[in-house]
Amino acid sequence: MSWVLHVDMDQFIAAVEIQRRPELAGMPVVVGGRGDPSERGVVSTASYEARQFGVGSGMPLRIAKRKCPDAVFLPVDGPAYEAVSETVMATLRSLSWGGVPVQVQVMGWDEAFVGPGPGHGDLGAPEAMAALVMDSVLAATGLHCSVGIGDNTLRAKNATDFGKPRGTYTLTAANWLEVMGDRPTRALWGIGSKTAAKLAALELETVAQLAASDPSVLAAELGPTMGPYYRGLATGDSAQPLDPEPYVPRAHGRETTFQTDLDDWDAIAEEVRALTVRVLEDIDAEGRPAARVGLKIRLAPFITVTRSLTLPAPTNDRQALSNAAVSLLDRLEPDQRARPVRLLGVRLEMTPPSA
DNA sequence: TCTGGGGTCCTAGGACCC
DNA sequence: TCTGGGGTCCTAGGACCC
Repeated sequence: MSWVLHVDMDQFIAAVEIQRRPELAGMPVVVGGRGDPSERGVVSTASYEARQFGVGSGMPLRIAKRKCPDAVFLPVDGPAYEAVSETVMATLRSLSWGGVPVQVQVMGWDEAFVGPGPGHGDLGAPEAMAALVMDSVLAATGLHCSVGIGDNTLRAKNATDFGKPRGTYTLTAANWLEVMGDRPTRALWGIGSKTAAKLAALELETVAQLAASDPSVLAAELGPTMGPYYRGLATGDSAQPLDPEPYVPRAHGRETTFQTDLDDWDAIAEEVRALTVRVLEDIDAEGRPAARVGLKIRLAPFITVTRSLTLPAPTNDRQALSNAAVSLLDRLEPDQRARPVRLLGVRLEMTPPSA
């Protein structure tokens, strides 16, 4: 058996905030948006105390305030979480497993896969390794994490939730269906609400039902690639190997939700230019020019439209990129231009790094 | 109830080429 | 007049994740 660990920080963003404001310990804390629950914005992370009131990630701040009026609301402070995240990942990379340096695949600010590098089989003792991970992260950051243990990345990832908080859980081919079989397909990593609804229409409600379903039916209904892939998620077999390659971003983007919808198209064009300049700062830091420009527009009450174009030649010229982004506004349908704008986003796709 | 901001990958149709 | 088969690129949109 070849083991992989999935490491996930407990209530990461809330934990970082509580750490620098110890008086908040034990209180319901909600981090999201600009920290003002009367504004448009959603919850990034709620502390465990706040979750007891039904507050969770992705929930509008207004609703969170209604569910938990006494919660402390804090603004999102990305750079602070980034700094702690780097300490966590550096700590993981410093570890050895059975005398062999581990490889780490970073999956976001607060989670990562940890495993042996290619060419190493079973390094054994995954429970002891998980304990070492939790102790090391706690010593380096003062923060707690949970660890999922699996015989592949998919099973390790799904195992983590059962270990939370501050614990571990193991999922392998041997206990996968026993543990996951009765859960809804939505519980699988990679199946969201839309796909779960499509599966339910085929009378596939649980992981066990999906795992036992006919791949040819899934291929016909959900696509030749995705259909069988979803079935593999349910059996626990559709796992990607741990990829330790450094993350290379393909694109950067910025978006803004307006507190009050915008209907002045000159002002909208100015916002697009401003967003383009902010994205340009990010891609200049990468050192690769932009090859494509994309625009995302959320119209009130709630539809999202995208437009994009490929540039004649890659560039990082501010004027050219701003003009290209603004030109995408002209591609909207007349009835779309008649509606107020709630969100604008600009995305620049970069040329691949030269080898 | 009313929905952030940062990303990734897949699909489908049309244009175009040989 | 009717029109194969293979391929690439572009665009818009959908779905998902943290």
